[in-house]
Amino acid sequence: MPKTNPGAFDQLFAYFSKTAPISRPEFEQLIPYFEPVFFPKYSYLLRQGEICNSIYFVSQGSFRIYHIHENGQELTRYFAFANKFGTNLTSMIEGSPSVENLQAIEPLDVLEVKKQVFFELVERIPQVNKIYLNILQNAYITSQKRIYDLQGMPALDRLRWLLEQYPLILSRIPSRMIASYLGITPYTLSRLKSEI
Amino acid sequence: MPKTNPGAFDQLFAYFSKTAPISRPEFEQLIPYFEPVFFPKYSYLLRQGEICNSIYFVSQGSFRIYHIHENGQELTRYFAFANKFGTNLTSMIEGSPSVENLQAIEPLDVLEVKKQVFFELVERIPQVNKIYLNILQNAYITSQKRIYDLQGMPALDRLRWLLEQYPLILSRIPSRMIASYLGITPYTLSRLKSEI
DNA sequence: TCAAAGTCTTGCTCTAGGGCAAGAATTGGG
DNA sequence: CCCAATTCTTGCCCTAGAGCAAGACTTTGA
Repeated sequence: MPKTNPGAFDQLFAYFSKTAPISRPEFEQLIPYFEPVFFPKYSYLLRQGEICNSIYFVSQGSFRIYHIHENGQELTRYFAFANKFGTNLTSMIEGSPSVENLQAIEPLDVLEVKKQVFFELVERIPQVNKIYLNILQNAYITSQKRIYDLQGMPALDRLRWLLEQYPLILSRIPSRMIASYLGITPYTLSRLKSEI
Repeated sequence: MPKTNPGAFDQLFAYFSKTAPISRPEFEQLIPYFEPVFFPKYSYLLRQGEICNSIYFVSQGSFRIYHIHENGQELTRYFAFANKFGTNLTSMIEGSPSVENLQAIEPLDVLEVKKQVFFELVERIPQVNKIYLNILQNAYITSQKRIYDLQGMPALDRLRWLLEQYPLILSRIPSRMIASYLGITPYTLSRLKSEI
């Protein structure tokens, strides 16, 4: 049984502090709803077709969200690194089968909140409501940026754009996944790397 | 002074009814916050660089949200038809300058709510809070669909995909704008039309 | 520690879609 | 109702990036 990251709740408290400030005692009340879970590298938090029943706060490591098209080609939409919430929002909101896979790409420590619990907290605790609004807003803004910044831009510029946002990404994450995020083939990515 | 669509508030009430049911008297209380406004064809609700100060409920006509890249090329991200809310969420949420233009593409009747008023209502009126959550969720889901369904798909399939969602769009809206939504040139769109 | 499996690079060829130009069709203002 | 100004179509050529194949380089696990 691998032991999970001990600082996780401090990180979560810090997250609250900057998004929806909360007193220590109030925060302590919430702790029982967040369960520390460890996922080995390349294991799945959720697979295509399943219904997403949890939301995750990453305390260490990273995971990605990706989809496999009918033609077999794979498209990565999001990388979740430390101190980010991540889930399949669409599936969680609609209760519909996920069209996405959530996969750990490094050994991953998360705090998991069950969907039903989470939505109860959203209703009951104003700070959690605010956190949820914030998650939705950021998810939205991120996906807008992705559309504008990637569509119509040549592949090299897209790579540069990604490196600006995640300078370490090329060393942490397999190229395949990066290529699938940028919407290019690994061949092309490999060629682009030599052009900085 | 063109007169605005008289059924607007009935449409808004219908929208509430299916998203966040509200009693007639409660609804009447909200009416003063929604101002009917008419925009002529091709006029702008908001231009790139301005801060978005309102959210709009379309009662008749349509508008689009688009962006102009540095290289001059234009990218349409969203078409808002009757009975949809539309705004530049990012600019409205962050108070940041809009990177998008909102432009009427047909003679347009909207109900306008000022941003500050809207956020007050979101705090104060549970049904409006729910509507707002719903707007964010849908905006998010729509933009996810756009990413998955458009990225990596050949242009003809993308066109078919669009026509499934908006069968009338080709007859209502100039091709230029549709091309810029699909991320292809008007030349290519023109050629594709002949292949159904 | 070494083999087997996966991943990355790189040469070559091929194709979807871009972009120009010129003509046809549509639209709208006077 | 007609002319001017857009917008749409289509022939042509061109380019970015796809895809295959073969070899190099890395990981993994027994």
